[in-house]
Amino acid sequence: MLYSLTTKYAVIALIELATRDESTPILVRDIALARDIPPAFFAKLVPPLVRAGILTSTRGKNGGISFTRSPQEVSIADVVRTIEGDNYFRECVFELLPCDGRPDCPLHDVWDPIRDDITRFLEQTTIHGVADKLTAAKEEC
Amino acid sequence: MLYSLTTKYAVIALIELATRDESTPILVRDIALARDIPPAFFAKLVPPLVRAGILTSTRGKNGGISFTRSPQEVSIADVVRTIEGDNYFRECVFELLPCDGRPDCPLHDVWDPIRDDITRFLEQTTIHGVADKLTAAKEEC
DNA sequence: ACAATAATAGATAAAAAGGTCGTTTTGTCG
DNA sequence: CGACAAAACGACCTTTTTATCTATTATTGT
Repeated sequence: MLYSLTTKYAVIALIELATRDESTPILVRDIALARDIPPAFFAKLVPPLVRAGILTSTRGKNGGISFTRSPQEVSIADVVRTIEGDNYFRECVFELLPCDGRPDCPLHDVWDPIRDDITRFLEQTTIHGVADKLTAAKEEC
Repeated sequence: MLYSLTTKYAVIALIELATRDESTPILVRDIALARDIPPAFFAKLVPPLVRAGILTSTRGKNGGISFTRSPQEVSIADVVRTIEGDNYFRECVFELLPCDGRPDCPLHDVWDPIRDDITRFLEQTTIHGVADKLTAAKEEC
C-alpha cells in the first residue's frame, strides 16, 4: 500500500531488532528468520542502512548489527528514504511526473493534503514506538 | 507511493477520459497517447474496467470507451480495487500478514488511523472531481 | 466488402525478489 | 603467534512479477 516489499522487510526487521537487547550485536540471519524474511535478501539491505547511518555492523565472530542512533530517533520515513530513494516523497498519484507539491500543479490541492498526512505519519512514527507496542502486547499474554 | 504504475495508468487514463465529450466513445489509443501511457498496455486494462462496471466499450467503427456510471460516481478506490484486487485495503505496513484492522493486532492503533485516512481519501476522491480541477486549470491560461 | 475498432493471446523486456558462493574481517583457542 | 570458525560483504545468478510490445481475431458501422 505505501511501499515495496523490500522496504517492508527493512521496516519489519528493524522493529524486530529494536525488541532485542541492544548491548550486543544481533545476527542478521536471526533477525530475518524471526520475522519470516528471506535472510539472504535482508542481508543485502544492511549495507544501505549502514551507509544511511541507521545501523552499525560489526564483522567477524560475535558480530552482527545494532542501531547507530537509538531506535527512538529512527523514523519509518528514514527507512523508506534509504530503500525507496529520495523521490519517494515527491511522487504524485495523478500525474506521471513528480509534482513535489508545486503550487502550479493543478492537482496539488487534491493530493497534497493526504500526501502530507502520509509523510507526517512516516516521519513521526519511530521504530522504537512500534517495537514498544509489540513487546507490550506480548507481555499481556 | 500508494499503488502500482499499472493502477496509476488506469487512474490517469480515466481522468483524461472524464475531460472528454461524453456523448460519444473515445478511442483507447487517444486516451493513452494524451497522457503518455503505452497504448497497448492501457488497452489491456480496459476489459477489467469494463467487467467492474466502470467502463463501457463499443467495438467496431466509431467505437471506443465511455463511462458506464457517471465519473462523479467512480472513486479512485473503485479503480484501485479493480486493478490491485480486493486485498489492497487490508494490507498492514508492519506485518507480513494482512491485519485488516483486527483489534487483536498489536499494531492496529498505529497503522489503522492513517490507513483509514488513505482509504477515505481514495473512496471520496472521484474521477470527476480530479478531472474538474484539471479543466479548470487549463481554462485559466 | 471494407475499414476501424476493441478483445485476446502470446512474446519480450525490465525490474523486483530471492539465492549461491567466495572474500574479508575478527574473535577464540591451541 | 598461527589456525580456525563465525560473521558481514560483495559479486553474481536464478526466478518471479510487472511492464511493454506484436499479431491475430471478433465486431460493427458504412
